[in-house]
Formats: sequence, C-alpha cells, structure tokens
Amino acid sequence: MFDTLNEEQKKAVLATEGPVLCLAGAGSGKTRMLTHRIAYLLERGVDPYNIMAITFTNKAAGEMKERVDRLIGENGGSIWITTFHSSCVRILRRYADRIGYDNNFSIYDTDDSKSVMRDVCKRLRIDTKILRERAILSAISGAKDELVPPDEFRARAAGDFRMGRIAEAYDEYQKTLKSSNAMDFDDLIMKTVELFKADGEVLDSYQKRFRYIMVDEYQDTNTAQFQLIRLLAGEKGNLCVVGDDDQSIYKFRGANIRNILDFEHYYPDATVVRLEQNYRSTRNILDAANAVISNNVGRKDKSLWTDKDKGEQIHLKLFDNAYEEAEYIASEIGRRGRKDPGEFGNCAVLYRTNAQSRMLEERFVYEGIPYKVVGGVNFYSRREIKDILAYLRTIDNARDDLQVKRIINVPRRGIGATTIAKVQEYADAYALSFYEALERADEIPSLGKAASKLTAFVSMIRVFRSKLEVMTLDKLVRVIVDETDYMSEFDSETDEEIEGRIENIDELINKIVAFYEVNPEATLGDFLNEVALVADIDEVEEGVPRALLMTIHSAKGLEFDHVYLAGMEDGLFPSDMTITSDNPQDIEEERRLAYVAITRAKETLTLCYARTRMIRGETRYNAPSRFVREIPEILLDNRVAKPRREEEPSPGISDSFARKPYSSPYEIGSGRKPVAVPGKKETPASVKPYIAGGGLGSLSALGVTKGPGPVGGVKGGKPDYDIGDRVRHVKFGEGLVTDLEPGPRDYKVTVDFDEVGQKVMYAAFAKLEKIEI
DNA sequence: TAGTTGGGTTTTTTT
DNA sequence: AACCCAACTA
Repeated sequence: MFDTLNEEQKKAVLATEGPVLCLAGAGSGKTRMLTHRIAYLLERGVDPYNIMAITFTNKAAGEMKERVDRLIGENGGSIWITTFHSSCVRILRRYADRIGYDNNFSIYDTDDSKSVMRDVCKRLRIDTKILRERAILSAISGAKDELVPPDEFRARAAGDFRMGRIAEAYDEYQKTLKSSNAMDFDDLIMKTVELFKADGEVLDSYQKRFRYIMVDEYQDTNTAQFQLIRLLAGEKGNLCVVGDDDQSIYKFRGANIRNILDFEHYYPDATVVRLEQNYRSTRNILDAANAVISNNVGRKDKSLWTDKDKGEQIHLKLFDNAYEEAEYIASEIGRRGRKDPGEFGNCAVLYRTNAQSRMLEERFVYEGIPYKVVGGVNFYSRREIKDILAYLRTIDNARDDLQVKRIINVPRRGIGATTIAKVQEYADAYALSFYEALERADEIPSLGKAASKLTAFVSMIRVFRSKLEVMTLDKLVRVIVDETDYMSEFDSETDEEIEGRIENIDELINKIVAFYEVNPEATLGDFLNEVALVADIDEVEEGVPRALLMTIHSAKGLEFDHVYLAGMEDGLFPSDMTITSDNPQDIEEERRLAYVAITRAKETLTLCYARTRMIRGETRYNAPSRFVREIPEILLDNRVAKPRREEEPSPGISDSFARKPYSSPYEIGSGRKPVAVPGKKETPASVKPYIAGGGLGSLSALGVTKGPGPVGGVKGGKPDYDIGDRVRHVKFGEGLVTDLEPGPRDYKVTVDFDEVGQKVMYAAFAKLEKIEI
C-alpha cells in the first residue's frame, strides 16, 4: 500500500503518535500522505471512530473520504472527515443546550448578520454613515476569531470612542442572535470552544473519542480554530497538522500564520516532516513559482523541486483591454476543447476578483464553451433561495425573528413597516419572540384591521408545518411557491430574470431530493444544516468536462493541466489596497496568492494582462503585475511590455513596496501615501498612467508624456480635435465631437457615436483618435 | 403601503 | 458599473 510514497511521505504516515508538523509544499502529495496515514492507522487496528480529519472545504472532505474508502474498502464511514465549521455544528447540535442555546439553533450567513446589525445600529442610534455595519461586523468577526467575548472587547476598548461603540454593538448583536437562537459562522467555532471550556464532561468525551486528529491547510487556521484543536487533542494528543506557510492566503478572515510558524514552539517534541518534491507542475512552472515566492521574507525556508521536464515556457500575453483578454482566453480554451472535449475540464481561468468573471463568462458563452463560474454570489444567498429557505426556517424554528421578518411581506401581503414595528413593540413589552407576538395579533390593540393579515400569515405557516407531516420537503417547497404566489414578487422583472429565478428554485428542489436520497431519515433541520455551510467550490462536480472560472482563493487545493491567470496588473493583482498599505505583510500575502495561483498549473500556464481595464466604472491604465516581473525572463515566451520610461527598476525587485511604481497626482513630490481628497470624487486626473516604475514625481505620472501616450488626451492642454471633428474610440467606435469644454482638471468632451449614441467623457482617458477626412 | 428616484458608497479575497 | 438606502410621490 505504501509503495507509492516517497521517504518523507512515509515518515509522516508512520509518525502516528505525538504531535507532527508536516510542511507540505504545493503539489507535494499531502492528500496522498493524509489518506495513507488514515489507512495506516486503520490497518494498525485503530477504530475509525477515533479518527478525525479536518479539511478546508466540504469538497476536499468528500474527496478524502473517497480516497480513504478506495484504499481500505468501505469502512471509513465513522471517521469524521469534515471542515471546522461542520464539525462544530455537529458538536453543537448535540450540546448547545449546555451553553444556553437550543440544539436546533439557526446558522446565520453574512447576509443575515448584516440585517441583524442594521437593526442593532438603529436601536443603539449608531450613525451608519460614520460607522458602517460592515466595519462593525468585521471588527466583531475579528474578535470572535480571537475568542474575545463582548465584555472583554468592551474592556479593551476603554477610552476609545469608536471601539466603545463597536463594543456596544457587539454586545447587542450577540444578545439578538441568542434570543433568535442563532449563531453566525464565527460563533460556530467560538461557541464550541466555549462549550469545551465550560463543560469538562463534554470535552472529555470528545478527547476520548478523537485520539488521532489531522488538520489540513493548517496555515489558514485562526486562533479560535487552533484553540479548538488544542483542546481536542489534549496534552498528549496525536495531532498531525499539514500546511504550507507559503500558501497562507486567508489573513482577512482571521487566519493566523503564527499557528504554523510557531507549531514547534507549542509542541517542542513535534516530529517535523518536509514534503518538498512537487509532483504536479512542470519545472518551468515550478521555477516561476519559486522565483516569485522567494521575494517574501519571514517564511520557513524550503525549496520545492521536481524531476519533471521543463515543459512549455510560460505564456505571457498583453492586451489592450479586458475584453480582448477575455476573447483570447476563451478562444484558446475553445481551441483546446475542439481538439478534445475532455480538455475543457482540464482548463481553469483564475483571477483576483469576482468582478472579472463577467466579461470572461460572456466570451465563454459566445464561443459555446462548457464552463462554470465558481463563487460570486453563492447559490444559497440568492434572493429567491434565501426567501424559500426563510419559509423553511420559520417552519422549523419560529424563534428566528429574522427569517420571519424576511418573509412576512414576501410576496406582498400588505404588511408594512408600521405594522411590523407595532408587533415588535408588543413582543418587546411581553418578552416574546416576534412570531409569538404574531400569534397573538388579535390581542394587539394598535393594529386595527392589519391584525387579520397577520393571523392569516400565522395560520398559513401552521398549515405548511402540518403538511410536512404528510409530504416530502421538495413537495412542500412547491406548495409554498404556489400557495403564496411567490413568483408575483418578481412581476417587474424581465422574462430572463424570472426564468433564472425559477431555475434556481428548481435547482433547490433537486438538491432537496438528492439530499433525502442520501439521508432518508433526515429532518428539515438536518437539511437546513447541510445547506448553511456549503461553499461554492463544494458544488463543483467531478468528471464533468467544463472549464472553471474562479478566484484564486477558490482555486486553493485544486490543480489543472492548463491555467490562465487573468488580470496580472499592479492595482488589480496585487490590489491597490495592498500596494498603498504601509504594512509590508499585506503585499506578502498577495504574493503568496500569486504563488498559489501559479502552482495550480500542471502543464501550461498563461499569464494575461491588459493595458486598460474598467474597475468600478473607471478606466484604469495599469502596469504589468510586479509578480509577473518577478518571474525570470527565461521562463517566459514573451517580454514584459516595456514601460514608457526607461528609468524603471528591473524585474525581480523584492523591495517593491519600498518604492511605489507609480503615484497618484495627489502625492507627487510629497512621497507620502496618497490621501483621498475629502468631498471630492476622484477626477480623471488620477488615472494611473501606463508606466511601470515611473517613480515619484515622474512627469509621466501626470500623463504629460510625449509620444505614444493617450492620443489627444494631453491633460492641461487642449486635445488635438475640436467640435465638429470625427474621432475614434477604442470601445465605442467612431463618432462626432459635439461639445468640448474645459473642466477643473481636464477637458470634457461630448461625442455622438455612430453605434452607441452620445457619451460625455474626459479627454485624458477617453483616448480619442482624430480621424482626418 | 408601494413604487420610484436620486444620491452616495463600494469589494479584494470567504467558511 | 452595481448596489443600497432614504426620501419622495402616487
């Protein structure tokens, strides 16, 4: 069984007792190691019941289960192979009552949390213009990741007004969730730790149970998860963590890279194993990845190697704009797929931000390529799905005020804000849940004739609940949609939109049917559970040959023969935020992301970047990504486009954050971080010129370059066209200049385009080209 | 109460 | 460009 393992992998497999740190580089066969380790434990007579393996996604868990089953035959059933969140839900469903929740608590997603916070802010009279819900929620999330409860948060905030307000909001938010018998994602971890700390009996039982614990993607665990693992493993636990500090990319959601860097400090007697042979990528790809990541400081020293051939050079492509980039990628994948349709499934397009998917998707449709966009709006957070689920959750747990309020007037039942406020008032006065107050609508005097609408709603929910006794859940969903006339909610939408929504509801019904096929005995609560923790990537089925489009984050842990990296530009990847950040660690995290991206590729890697790109409605002129410039030229089939000016630093700069490759006009000569001018929307003057490393104070940063600059767009001066001239625009085609007037920073030009009609734009970045007649 | 409009804000990444 | 919210109108 172990013949396929290399020496190091074997070492990790055999070290079953005591703490083990396995530093596993990208593509070094860590899943193979983990599955064999589980198989080995079983072979040695360890009861499957005593094994726990924690993976990053449900998809990874499913795959690991399959591989274990294949190794040992079907008997891995009782092994817990799950994600952190799923394990915690399982534990809390059993014991949440010991920390003051009902065991059938609801799980709130980000959307739900935001609604609660909106309410909280209203109650506390927090001006959300000054202190945004998002900001509060992310502070709370950060606190929970660090296991900081509200009272401690408040104590730490002492003296700081802003933090003090957040502390109040945190406290109120937590109380609201509790009275709705709900937990958010972070609670799932934090409350489990709380449970273990509060209840020795429960902890003891789980410690006895999970005698062998393995944690995959360990570099992305946060403090709460680390505590959880420590508690479970106990003092003498057999804990094996597997990870790669170079692939730590989830700092924004609390991942603490110190967990892996300091593991040996927490467990001084840990066995350390390094998996450094890469089985995935060609040598060129691996060399590129190594070159990029070597620019990071403060990483565990390691060098990945391969005995594979060099393979193709890395393809580097420059485009004028994102549209052409999309066109190219789609046509390339189309070309591969036409030769062999199976190839579609071996291709992936990766990008930094979800917003980039749209244009790519359009081209994929155009080319008729089978594809799937992973991520973006999660299936379960679509409006119609959330509504239906809110019905189901209300039927399941009417204590969940949020869900009740979501659907009480969806579709329209003539129940408005005033009525809801009155009911809430009554509920508060009598310490009832919102739904309980609804049940007593007749007793609320202020309601008047609105009361009948509420009683009708309550009895409708009751009917649904009783129907569940006699019909399956999928049938019930149909009944809900029909009897509430749910689709009337979307009367104002286009046929296309409505069709999409119907498709989604059908898809939900399919998922319900599929779920009950696997779990015939499951309750409604079980289904809602299942649904709460699905990530988009979990939904990607194996064996369907279609190209995948997704963010680099989603691609973590996956591999593809052909990887296309779109949008390799400074300002997009790495993002502006990290470029301008004064914390050098931020850019390092981006670089790790680049490393993850590159190492997804097995056979070919294509890097794409565009001269211009629309970002948030603004045209941007970006320099090639510094990460591209960090790849040795010899590995590339093309040169990185020459910047306009020659004074730029050469590729491979590692201290790139020390000198900003370009600057916004606001900072010229000041050498400081650009500060947005308050009250002033960014004007086109801040458009980043297409230069790499122009440096501070460079004239080109102002666009005052001679030569092939934006044609006719010399700022400060009058363009070389005038009213009455014919001009050409890259995107809009040809048109007639109908107006031209000087603005505060730039000329404003109005053009009547032949194809798309009239547009008003700033001369500096419209790049209009005069057509001589 | 429902529907519309205008203004302001935003996303980088997700369980 | 897309989204969200508050204010206004019917």
